[in-house]
Amino acid sequence: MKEQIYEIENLDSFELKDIFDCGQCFRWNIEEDGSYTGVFKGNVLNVKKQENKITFKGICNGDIKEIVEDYFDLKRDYKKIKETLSKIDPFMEESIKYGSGIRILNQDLWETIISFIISANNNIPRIKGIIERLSKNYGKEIDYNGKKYYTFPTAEELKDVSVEKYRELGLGFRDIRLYETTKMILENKVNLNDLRNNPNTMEVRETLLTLSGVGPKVADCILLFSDLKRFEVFPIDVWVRRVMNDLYIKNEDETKVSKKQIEKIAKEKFGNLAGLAQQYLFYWRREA
DNA sequence: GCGCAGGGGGTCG
DNA sequence: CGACCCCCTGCG
Repeated sequence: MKEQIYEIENLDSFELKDIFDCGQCFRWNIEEDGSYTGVFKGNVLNVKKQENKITFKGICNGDIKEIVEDYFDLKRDYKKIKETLSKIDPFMEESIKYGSGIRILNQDLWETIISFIISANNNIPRIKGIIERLSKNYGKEIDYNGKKYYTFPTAEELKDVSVEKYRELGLGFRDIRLYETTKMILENKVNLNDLRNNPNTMEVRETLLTLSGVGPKVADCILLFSDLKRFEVFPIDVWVRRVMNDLYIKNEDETKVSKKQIEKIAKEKFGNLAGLAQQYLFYWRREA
């Protein structure tokens, strides 16, 4: 396949570091020139930002402009969303200032499910390593600029992979979860397109929870970070618990703060933009 | 430098 | 509510 290039100038709310380091994705890596290269939905893409110009180039299985607009959520008005959230309180305003270039990617649902199952009780360098090995072993190879890249394996491509093999790749105790979830999806016990077409987020969440290795936190991450794009969910991990307690709850022992309590505040304050608010707060608290 | 604890984007039983 | 695999990090 041939390389395609697409350029955009003066795009609001788009900073590479914010997008790729805010914790939503695992397959983007920084290059020496400050650009990032990643593999998604069968594409290999490099993104570079200089001044007010963003350059996308790579090997795409379609029109690069359409692929980029979809994946990077370019048709959503983040400026307006940020204005709305900033008015809620000074904390939100500050966190948004910090992560003002965040965009929530439209990641492939299947890949997001598997990636966040792997993320459980794990750290980011190791998660990335596992996903790379998984892709290298079972994905399709794509050559680009003299380097080899590997697509994230489809459920079909993982069909005959054994639990032992997953263990060899370093999955640890998540081996069986990956095996079982892949099986459930292949057997259509959970139909991914049905999830996409179901507007009832709580129903979709319930279905996701039936998958092995998917609990409340992972389910919410899938809802928010995949192409399901449900912005009303509020994934709660240690960092979010920390920042919510610091700002709004002020319990002496943050581990004693209940999820229910956090969810209630999130819903009251942020409503159907809770997921976005979570990202700004999470990124701000973890990095700043 | 190297060896060794500590702990990590939770989930499951 | 404790165990869970691996490995990454930090400290001695």
